[in-house]
Amino acid sequence: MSDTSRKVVTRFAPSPTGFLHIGGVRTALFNWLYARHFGGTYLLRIEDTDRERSTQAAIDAILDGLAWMGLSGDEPPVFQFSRAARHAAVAQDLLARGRAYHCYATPEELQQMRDAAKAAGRSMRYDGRWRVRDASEAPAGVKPVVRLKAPQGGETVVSDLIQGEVRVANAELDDMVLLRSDGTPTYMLSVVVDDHDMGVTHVIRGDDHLTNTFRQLQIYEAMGWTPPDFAHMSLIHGADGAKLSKRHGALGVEAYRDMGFLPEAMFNYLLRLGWSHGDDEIIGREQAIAWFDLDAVGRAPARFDMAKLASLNAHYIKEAADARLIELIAPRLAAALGKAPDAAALERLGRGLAGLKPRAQTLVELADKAMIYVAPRPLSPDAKAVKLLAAPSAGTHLAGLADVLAATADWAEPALEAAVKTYAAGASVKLGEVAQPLRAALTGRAESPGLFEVMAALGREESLARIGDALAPR
RNA sequence: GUCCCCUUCGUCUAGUGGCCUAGGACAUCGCCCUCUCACGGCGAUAACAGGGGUUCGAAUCCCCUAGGGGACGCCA
Repeated sequence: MSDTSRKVVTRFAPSPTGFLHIGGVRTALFNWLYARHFGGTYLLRIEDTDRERSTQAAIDAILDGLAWMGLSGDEPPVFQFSRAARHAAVAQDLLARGRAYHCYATPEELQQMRDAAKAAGRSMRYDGRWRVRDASEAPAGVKPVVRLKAPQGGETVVSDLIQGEVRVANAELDDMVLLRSDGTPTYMLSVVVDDHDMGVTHVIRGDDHLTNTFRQLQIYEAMGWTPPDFAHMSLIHGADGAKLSKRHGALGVEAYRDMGFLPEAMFNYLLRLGWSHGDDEIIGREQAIAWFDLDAVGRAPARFDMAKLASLNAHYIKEAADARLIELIAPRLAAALGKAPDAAALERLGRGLAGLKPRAQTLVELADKAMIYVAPRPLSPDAKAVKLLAAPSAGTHLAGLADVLAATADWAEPALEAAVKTYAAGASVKLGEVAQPLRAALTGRAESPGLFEVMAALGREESLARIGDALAPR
């Protein structure tokens, strides 16, 4: 389907009018993947021609977000606004060759056409009243726009790599504005000129651009340029099926990073949204590059599902290297402690991290659970732990365990387990009855990784001290 | 309203005429494991939007209806 004889060049072209949301990241991802799969180039273009709404903050957020996802462009980004002169020159060329014309219609006239179209049950179309009129008839004081002289009969066809062949009668399309009355180029013109000049071979973008494609094709035709292949991917919807809005997903990528998601989880999740490779679910970067192609991209819009993202994140947390995770949660730990954790605390965490990983779906949860290893003594038990420690037999058992454990020479899981179990048997109680108060004393919580694992990670001194703390009258 | 697109379990999807009494994953529920909470293992509930065709045979092809989405700017 795709013409792989030419080198593939894709691009991601966000407009910097807000944060980089999830749909944008997915578009970038598919462009990146397509280029990587075919050994091509993936470019970035910042569409900052709307001077009113474009901001540097948005540009930074987009670039940072892409970098976090590992989707930075292969070359420095092209800033569309800087190419305005070139865009205008193309419009002048079209004008000179009679493929475009000046239009002096006023906003009022346009509004009338809009109203008339609505009343007639049609979509708004400029009626082409200046297609043939001479500039000498122009009303005084009206600055003209430049419109493309679009074909009025026949139809325009897009052979979309995802949507298939989509056609529309040219009668449905009107003569689009190329240059505004102030001489600046419109989006429609800029995109075509930039994609052509940048050598883009595959335009992979959101579904919302599908109808723009017909008009853009007309510009390619008028310029005698070979259009790129197009692939329009369906948009992501919210959990309620409606357009993605804040509440369910339309957040900046940085918001997901702050919620404790790993970029590889995001990558895997977004990849599987609207694309599949049989029953495969866990797909890493290299595998994705090898497998990705547009023919497996679905046409139906997909809903954003935070729960699935979270489960993927849990998987990648389990797979992540300990050192990396500790580095990632370090800022959160410092915030919770009021200072960076000390060396001894980090050593305890290092020993206990393996037991924490399968218990966290996000880095936020991981950091919270890590507190059992880095929090300073005496611990501040949570409500459930307080209750366990207040149980009638808790003090007795803790005192007994303190003696038994202090006498345990080999501070390792098997020996600790044997010691505690022997104590429980001696006291004729179930293990759980002594384990829960012990857990509360050791971690300040009612839930934690396995007790003996925790004691081993904590170390003899810290463990006995924490039990002592719990025994001491407060 | 006009034009375009879409429609398999709650969600993401497999499926391209017979392999489908429709598979996987997430979520949900149950059981097992067990010192708690997780992880893990096993199992369960759960879908071809509806109606017509075509065909020996349809989730797969055609038509209609319904529902959903997108586009209709001198925004991008």
